[in-house]
Amino acid sequence: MAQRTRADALSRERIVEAAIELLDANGERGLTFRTLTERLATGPGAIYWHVPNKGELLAAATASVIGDALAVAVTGSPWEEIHALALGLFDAVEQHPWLSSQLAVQRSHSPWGSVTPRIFESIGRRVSALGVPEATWFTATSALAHYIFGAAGQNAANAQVLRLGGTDRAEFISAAVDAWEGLDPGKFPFLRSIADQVREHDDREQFLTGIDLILTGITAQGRT
Amino acid sequence: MAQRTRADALSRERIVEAAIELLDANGERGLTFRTLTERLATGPGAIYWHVPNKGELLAAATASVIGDALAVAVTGSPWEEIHALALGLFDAVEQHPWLSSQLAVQRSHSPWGSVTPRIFESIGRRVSALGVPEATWFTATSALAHYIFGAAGQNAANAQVLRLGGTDRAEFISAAVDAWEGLDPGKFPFLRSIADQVREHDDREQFLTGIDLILTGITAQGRT
DNA sequence: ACCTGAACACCGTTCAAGT
DNA sequence: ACCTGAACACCGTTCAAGT
Repeated sequence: MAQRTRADALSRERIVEAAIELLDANGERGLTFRTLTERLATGPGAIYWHVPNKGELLAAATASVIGDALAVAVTGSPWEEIHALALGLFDAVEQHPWLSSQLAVQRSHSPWGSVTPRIFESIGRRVSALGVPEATWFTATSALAHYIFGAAGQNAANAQVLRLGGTDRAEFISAAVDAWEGLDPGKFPFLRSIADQVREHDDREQFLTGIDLILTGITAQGRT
Repeated sequence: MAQRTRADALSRERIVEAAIELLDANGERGLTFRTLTERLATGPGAIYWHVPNKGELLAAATASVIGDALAVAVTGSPWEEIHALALGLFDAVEQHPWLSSQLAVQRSHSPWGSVTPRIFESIGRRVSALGVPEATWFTATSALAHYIFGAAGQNAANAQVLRLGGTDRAEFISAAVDAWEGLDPGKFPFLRSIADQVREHDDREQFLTGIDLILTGITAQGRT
């Protein structure tokens, strides 16, 4: 076949874009070099000319989505801006559930690669604006970042199962809680005691309450 | 070859144990059915008779290691017990860095599978003993659990790179911080401002300070 | 410089056959 | 019931060849 014309020429960006679409549509397993070459109407060699390997492709997809989430303009008090940034990340991971495991994998290959520093920078700037002592900035920002990663990961996990499983949220939570209640009551008394709270909670609201818990701790500790 | 004698008979436990050893020694990529059959001196069919597939094997390995970490006896005030449990999980993930991505993957397949409930139960019991209103238990426990997952994941990522890369911690951190300082100073002012704190921090101590931040928030909020 | 597509090595999984 | 080992489908990656 002849070479591509300018209009449909391959580029790193077009490849990353197609990869994100495949990941969104079918999860992690949806992205293979077969599905990717099919969608881009090309061969594996063409992709390898633009991207060194699959790991880098996944890293680029992750960086792209996280970058977009952090790029939204936020204005308000530092506390409000932290809310907005955290919620942006939370929503991004919910819309792209493959981020859940991908963030872990990316970090395990290069922990201080591109994603972690960008999140630290965005959150940390607002932490420093809270008026707490400079000596606490790093630890405070770490705590927020870790919480955001952890909570977003759990939420993405839920979203992934809901998306691929076809059940709705209420059903899904009911089934999980019912499963606990079937567990040995002697072994899981706490889970049973919070069953009603789990049934009634709102994920985003709870996520923000967690942020507030940490911010309260940060500002309280800063005043000691 | 004849069937195995009783002494070296295969079992789900022996297979899981071997899998953990391979994962510890060579990371996620170190566990394949080839390496596993070789180590157990058997064929793939034998393993499939005891374990339904690789995903279940990884889930069992994860549950085993997390279960051990939560099984240690802890005594003290609720606050101290939360410290001990959190640190136990933190150390387990550091010793088995493959847990970092595995926890994310496991959760994304069945979010309320076996790991999350067990952690919730262990942490939650101590939260309920803190004397805060019952209505806050679920959110408080969630916040702690998410933070622990996130922080342990980051630490495992660091450990993985250190283990496979052969560099030592000081070198590794120096390189990361130097990389930031090479970044556009206009874009990463916060990272530059905390560079010294990063160089001097202790991972475990910082982790516990983060726990304290959240516990402070929990108890402060409980009193409102 | 950019792309094609056959080929390779490797992986998870299956299954007919053995004891 | 428990295990063997060849075979299969699939995947990431390479590379000689084309334009």
